[in-house]
Parts: sequence; C-alpha cells; structure tokens
Amino acid sequence: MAENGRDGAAGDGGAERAGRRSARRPRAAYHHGDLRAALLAAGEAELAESGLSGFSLRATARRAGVSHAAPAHHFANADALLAALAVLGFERLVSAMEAEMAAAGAEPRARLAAAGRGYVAFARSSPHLFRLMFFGKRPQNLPGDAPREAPGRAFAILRGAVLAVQGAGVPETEIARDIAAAWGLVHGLAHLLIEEAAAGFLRPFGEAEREAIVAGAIERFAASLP
Amino acid sequence: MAENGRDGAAGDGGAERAGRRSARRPRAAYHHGDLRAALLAAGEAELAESGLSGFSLRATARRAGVSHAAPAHHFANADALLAALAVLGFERLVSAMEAEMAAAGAEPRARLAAAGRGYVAFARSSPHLFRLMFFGKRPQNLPGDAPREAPGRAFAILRGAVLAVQGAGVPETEIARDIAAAWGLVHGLAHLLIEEAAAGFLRPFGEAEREAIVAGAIERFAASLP
DNA sequence: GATTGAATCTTGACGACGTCAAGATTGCCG
DNA sequence: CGGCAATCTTGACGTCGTCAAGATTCAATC
Repeated sequence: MAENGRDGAAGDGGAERAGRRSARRPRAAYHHGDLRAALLAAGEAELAESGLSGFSLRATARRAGVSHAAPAHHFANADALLAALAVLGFERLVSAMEAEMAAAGAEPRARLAAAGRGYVAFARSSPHLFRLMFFGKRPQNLPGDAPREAPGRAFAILRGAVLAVQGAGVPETEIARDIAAAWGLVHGLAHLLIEEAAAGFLRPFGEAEREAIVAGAIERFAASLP
Repeated sequence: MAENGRDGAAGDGGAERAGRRSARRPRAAYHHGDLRAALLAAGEAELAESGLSGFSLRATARRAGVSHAAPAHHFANADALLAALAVLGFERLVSAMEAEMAAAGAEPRARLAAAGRGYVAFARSSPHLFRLMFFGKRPQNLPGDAPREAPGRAFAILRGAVLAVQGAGVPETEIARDIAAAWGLVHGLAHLLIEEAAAGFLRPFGEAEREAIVAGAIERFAASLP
C-alpha cells in the first residue's frame, strides 16, 4: 500500500519498485495490487487530517498514488468508501470493548464498566472514525448489509453486559431503559471527550483526572443498576 | 422574495411587496430587506432536507431567491452560515431546557430530570440542527465569540441543575464526574434517538414507550445522585 | 429634493470536486 | 500464445465555493 504519501506531499512516494519502464511513469505499476486496502488506509488518513467535511475522494486517490477515477473500480462512490471505513471503525470499537472486558474478569458489573471504558477509549483513539460512524451520511443504497449491521455487534455487547448484571425476571421496558441509559452514557461521554467545544468544563482537569472522572461516572452507573 | 421553490417550507412569508417593476424579474426587489434572516431560514430548511453533507450554499441562495453570490455579503463563507445556524440551535436548546424546567417546579431532582428531557426533546424536534451543533466543523476563524460560547449556556444550565441536587461540600472531581455523567447521558440518549442506525433496539417500541424509556433513564439518574 | 457614497445584489470567472465514458495497460485463463 | 476481463488513466461534464467587477438601491448629506 505504498506508505500513503504524507512525507513528500505529492504522495506516491511508492518507490518500492524502481520504475521499470522508463522515467515517464514514476509510479511503479499499472496494477496496484491491493488498491482497495490502500484506499481505505489513505481515506482514513485523509479523514484524520481533513475531517469529514474536508474529505475528498480525489485527495484520497492522490494520496494512494492513483488517478482520480481509480477508486470507482473498488467503491461505487465516495459514500461507499466512507461506509467501508465506518464498518472498519465498528470492528475496532468491538475489539476495544472486548479487550477491556477480557481484562476485567468475570464479575458482571466490572465487565459492564469495562465495556463502557472500551467504548470511550476507542472514541478517544480514533475520533475521526467515531464521528464518521455516528454522523456520516447513512449509507442508503449500498450493496451488502455490513454498513447497516455494523453497529449491531457493539450494541449486542453492551446489551449482554447489562443483561448479565440485571439477571432474569426484569420487565422488557426496564431492560430497554437500562440499555438505553448505558449506551447513552458511554456514547455521550465519548462524544463529550472528543469534541473540544463540548469539553469546555473538563479543560481544567488533567489527562489522568479526566480518565478518573469518566471511569467514575461509568462505574457509578454500573453500581446503580438494581 | 418569490416563495423560494418549495412554497410550503421556508417560512419568512416575505411576499409582502408585490413585484413592482415588470415581468422581467419575478423577484420583488433588488434589495431584499432582511436577506440574512431569509438565508438562515432557507439554510435550515436545506439542512433538514439534504443533511449536513448535502448542504449547499448555492442551493440555499436559490431557495432564498437570490443569486449564488449574494450570501457573501452576510456570511463570510458557507461555514459562517452554518455556524450561525448552530448558534441558533443552541439558543433553542436552552429554551427547550428552560421550558421543561419551568414546568417542573422547584424540587432539584425534578428540575434536573426536566433539563435532561428538554435536551432530548430539542434533539428530536430539530435533529438536523443537533447534528450540526455537535458535528459540524468547528468554526475556527469566525468573528465574534458567539460560536465558541454558544454551548456554554446549555452546559451551565445542566451544571446548575446538578449542583442544586448535590448541595455544598462535594469534592470538585465528584462534581465534574456527575456533570459529565448527566451531560453524557442526555446527550447520548438524544443522539441514540435521532440516529436510525443507533436506534435499532428501540425499533420494536412505540413512540410513547420510547418516551417513557428515556424519561425513566433520566429520572433514575437524577435519583441516583447522592 | 437632488447627489453622492456605501451597502446590497448580479454576473461571470476560476479551480476543485464527484462521477461518467472511453481508451490504455495488465493479469489470467483457455 | 491469444483474447478477455479486470484494472487504471485520461478527458469531460455539471455542481460547488469563492473572488472580482459591474449594476442597482438605500441613506445621509447638502
């Protein structure tokens, strides 16, 4: 995937294989090899640098060292590329939650709190993906169900963690209420932390203190469940 | 102002002056009167119809019945118009919170829950503005402090409501923790409700049940404060 | 009340963007 | 080895945001 540009601006930088033909084409090969993956990597880098509103398919192609129309053979349109990135983000979100839970042992409340911490940790580590996942245009007419089903796994984890705490015999609306509260809390906290405008009142606190504040809020919720 | 396209929508209702000159220009006047307000109304309508990613300054101008370059005299650029809309949204958010609180009486916990309900109610009534306010590009170089300070009032209300419940003598980090939890909960719930992808598990419930679930989550939080 | 300067709006242009169509290049399968 | 499909490039079109220059109107001054 040719070290998606950056260093030399003009991108390409892909001198991994010396130009074979002549000096006409600094680019290595006509066929890229795995342009789809390269475009995803370049797209994520673009997203991190320029944000969702400044995202450009042409710039992504440029960064990947291909022409502006090359992406069309791998993604139907720009939204399809972004949707694929969002799916990738949800996979990482699930990984982050599972990683924290695995380290949290077996106690249900500890596992629920860990899931929440993982959720927030992901948002802080990849704010550009987080924003894309929850604010990007809804992928409407894309092939496959992945874009629509991607959030489901993360919710399922959170739901399972809540159910494990509640035990059996809880009315359906109460379950929904507590799942909504759990998701709302961690999602809101995550958003609060990555948006500067929203994080105003957390400014005075240092990094460690914020961590403790967020973890405390989540643990207090887990403890408050009946 | 020629009933911007859609006749129904744009409000403004500015057909006050019949076209005076000739049939050449269906538009009434060269000078609009209050184009700034008309652009804000048209921009909000565009936002509601096309979403943030589909927003277009030219389409907004078209809807307002002016040329594509007319907005430049009232907003430095497209982001400035969106920033003004975001400020407008924060004002409405504050109004929604205050309205609920005013109807909630004097009991601190009831007032806190009311503030949260108002927050969610605003998001549901104006999802396009909500998304803009919290996901739009951060207005960087805009004149005036309004865009940066707009979220402050809403946070101040929530903060005040939390403080009123806690009473005096609570450590600073605990205060921050509970404010973060309150904001995170209501913000996350609001987001949960307006994003279809996220609201999957709430689908089976009807409108009234959702209302109860959200209100229940908020009230349980208010009741859980020490 | 006419004149003049400033504010407002229009027209036209430019570069960047997303997307489509057609041609060039390459890998692969027979 | 030949041909076909996949891949990538080039070129074009319409739309977008923004700038510059001209047209029109308002308002303040004389």
